[in-house]
Amino acid sequence: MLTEERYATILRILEEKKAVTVLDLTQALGASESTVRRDLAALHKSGRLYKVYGGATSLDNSYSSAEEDMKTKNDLFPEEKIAIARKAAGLIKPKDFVYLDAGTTTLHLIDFLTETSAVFVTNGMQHAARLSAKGFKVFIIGGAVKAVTEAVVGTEAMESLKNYNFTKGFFGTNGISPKSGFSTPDADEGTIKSAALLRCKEAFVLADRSKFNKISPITFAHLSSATIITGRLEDKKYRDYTTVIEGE
Amino acid sequence: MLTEERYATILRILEEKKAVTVLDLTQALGASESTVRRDLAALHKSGRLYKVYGGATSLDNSYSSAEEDMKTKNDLFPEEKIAIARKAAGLIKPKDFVYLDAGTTTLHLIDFLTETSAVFVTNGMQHAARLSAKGFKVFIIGGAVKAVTEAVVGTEAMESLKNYNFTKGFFGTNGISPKSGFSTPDADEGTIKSAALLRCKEAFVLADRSKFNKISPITFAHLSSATIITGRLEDKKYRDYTTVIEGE
DNA sequence: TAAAGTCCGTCAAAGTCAATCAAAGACACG
DNA sequence: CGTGTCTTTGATTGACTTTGACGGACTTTA
Repeated sequence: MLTEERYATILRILEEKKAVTVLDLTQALGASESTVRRDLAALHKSGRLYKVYGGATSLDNSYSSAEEDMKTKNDLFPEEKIAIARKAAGLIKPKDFVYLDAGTTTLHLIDFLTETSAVFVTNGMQHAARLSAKGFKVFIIGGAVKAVTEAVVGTEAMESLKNYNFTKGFFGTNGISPKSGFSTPDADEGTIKSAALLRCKEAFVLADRSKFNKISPITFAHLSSATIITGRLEDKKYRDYTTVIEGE
Repeated sequence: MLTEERYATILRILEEKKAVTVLDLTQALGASESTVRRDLAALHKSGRLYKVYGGATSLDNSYSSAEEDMKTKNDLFPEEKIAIARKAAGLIKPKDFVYLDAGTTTLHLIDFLTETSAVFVTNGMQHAARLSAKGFKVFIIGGAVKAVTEAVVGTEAMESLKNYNFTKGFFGTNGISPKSGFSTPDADEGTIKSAALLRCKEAFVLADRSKFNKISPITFAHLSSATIITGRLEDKKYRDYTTVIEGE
């Protein structure tokens, strides 16, 4: 089999399956492991696939590595997060102009969107990419990109926000407490959350049970300034401070 | 068997199978290895097939069926694009403040970056994600996200640009011609390119051979306003209009 | 942390290449 | 018909490229 034929076969398989192991390829090509590795190295070098540990992936999952990073975070209460995201997605109506905060819970929200006439603004790069892929009109906030979360923060981001007046905003949080309100560990992200929240007619904070009665270093809003969406509210006292929507 | 008959047979087989080995052809033609090699060399020289190690492949590399814009573009001159990207990456020095235009060639550039003290600004979401993953300090331009290319465009993007003064800028292009300069098919992207280029102390346009003597609808810069980085310059006249850097 | 799996460099063997050369055929000319 | 010239062909050669195996280093997983 010619080298070019092997290349073509590898790319064809990748196009179909998006990812493939070296072992699979040795069998599909009838070539040795060495040869497959060399092929992958060549195709990687010429930019036609991504080489990853154990095999290769197609080019179009350019966010895959970052998503993996975030998925680890996802493990905490996945079912609850999903339920919350679904509930929140249901709140979005036609013609809404929606701010979507970076974070895993709000990322899930996108999967449940059906309303296509809404317009989105976000500071999450993955959020923007996914919304765009789903056909929504989406704007991204400009500014510095934070490495781990791929959220946009900083003074430029603050400037960008000034131009918008949102009908609804959806936010993640790390801590909720009566005294400290909604809080987050990162000062930059906190500043953005705070500024964005002020520009929303209605603001919603998405939080699973693990977030209640926790305090993170930076408070970005008082409890009264946003409606909480959660799975099942264990500590009823929060109803005294703000509206709470419970998922199924 | 006549020479022309052999040529015809080889081309017919190739059309059908897309790739063939020398050995196969010696049997199909009843000719010696030497003759087959000579035939392939002649057909290669006259541009009717590609000679590869071990045999030959047909010209229409329709191995990969019709794909998205980005991917088909990628296939055109992958090796040259890589060489150009490597060359361009080498130009980035410590402390540079770099604008990186959205597009496939500039995306490849990221793979060759070694200088970690440089700071980047980009309007490509994939670019931002990848730069961030590699540990660079990166800012993304705010604005509307274009679905297909995942580039950020629009008036907000223009506003964002006003704050920056770049030491170097790297741009893609769709057409290069003496009269129409650098041109692109999309008006929004053209506007951004144009605005970003004006804010660069040094501007570089990355272009493979297929871009020369082509004109796209929207001109975003004159030839004199940027240095061209290409693989091998076929049309020497461009040296009269601006600086040209050739890759290996 | 140990075991399994994966990666990459090195090496020898197999395969492939281009150059060279002599033989065979084509063809014109005397 | 024989001769010389030119072209095409197939064999041979040494140089080069690709391949698969192996071992040590590294990474992932349990």
